[in-house]
Amino acid sequence: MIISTKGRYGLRAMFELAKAYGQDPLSIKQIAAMQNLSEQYLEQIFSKLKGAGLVRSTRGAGGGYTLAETPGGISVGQVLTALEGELVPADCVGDDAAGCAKAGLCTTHIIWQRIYDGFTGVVNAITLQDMVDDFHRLIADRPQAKNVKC
Amino acid sequence: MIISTKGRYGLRAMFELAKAYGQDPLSIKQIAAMQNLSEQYLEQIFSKLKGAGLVRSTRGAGGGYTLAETPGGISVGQVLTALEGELVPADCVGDDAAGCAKAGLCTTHIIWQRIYDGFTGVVNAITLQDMVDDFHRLIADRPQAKNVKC
DNA sequence: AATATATCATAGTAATTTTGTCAAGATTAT
DNA sequence: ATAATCTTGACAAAATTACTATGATATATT
Ligand code: FES
Ligand code: FES
Repeated sequence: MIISTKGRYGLRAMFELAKAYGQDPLSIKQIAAMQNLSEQYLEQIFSKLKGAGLVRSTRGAGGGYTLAETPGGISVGQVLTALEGELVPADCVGDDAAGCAKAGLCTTHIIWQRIYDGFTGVVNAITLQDMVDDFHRLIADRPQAKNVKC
Repeated sequence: MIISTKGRYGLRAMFELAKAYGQDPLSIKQIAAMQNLSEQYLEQIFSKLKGAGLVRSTRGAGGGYTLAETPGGISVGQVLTALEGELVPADCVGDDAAGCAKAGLCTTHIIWQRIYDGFTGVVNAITLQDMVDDFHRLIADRPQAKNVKC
């Protein structure tokens, strides 16, 4: 599996925040209950999301987390990268590609580059707003699954 | 890193086989020397490649491995899938997606599906022949790197 | 001031996966 | 025969994953 639980759970959590955008903050306890996740594991996830500047936190009673930008301003790629690190097929592509022999010397470089470009192209093109729109268009009238596997 | 050493080393090994297509088989010892890899680890890799039907083996002295098809008939995706398993972002897409709540019930399903489609679209479109062509076009005149990091 | 509600920070840990190594056997060309 | 080569299975160190646990700090409410 390419995306670990951190990325998958984190994306589900960010989806809840996107649905609640403009309203009061959501606490970890609320999100954990909504998405059936461990509270303490979610804390670790939100620590990374906050470090990446994707969420804002409010401490104390009635506090919680809100999106740092509009749902349309946050891409799935930003969320996954914050939680998984750079989504590279090999260390030879991406921002910190040190010591790579590069294209012209290493024949597989062009492969990793194309995979990376395709991947980032997809995940950067989808925003949290797109997820919310899909939700309203397709799902609102049906019962939602409680115990999802993703 | 999305692709582990098995997939990365295996692709480099298959690239050597593609360059030698139509000639005598290449032994593991030769491939290991050419790509600077461990012979015993390569044996495991070729065991999987053979199980997937991508290479043919010849035992005994002078034996080794050859591609089971033309370089143009084997895609990078086939090689990586044979070595890494299905390249799925989450268990909810791909051939053995059991117990998934599916789109319409789980909002993130469409995300995993799009990532999967994008990924497979890229890796299935590139064949070993493309790699060989790139090699001849771009690299043949330059010195090749000995110790690559991919 | 006291209390309940939250985030924040760090440490520990069991299970799994990765990344190999090692050794013994089977097959075939010469 | 013999050397070369694939084949198979066991083993293991290291890294990663997927959590759990604990305590500290900040804030709203009473
Ligand atoms: S060394 Fe960077 S792609 Fe091979
Ligand atoms: S349960 Fe399959 S995508 Fe969520």
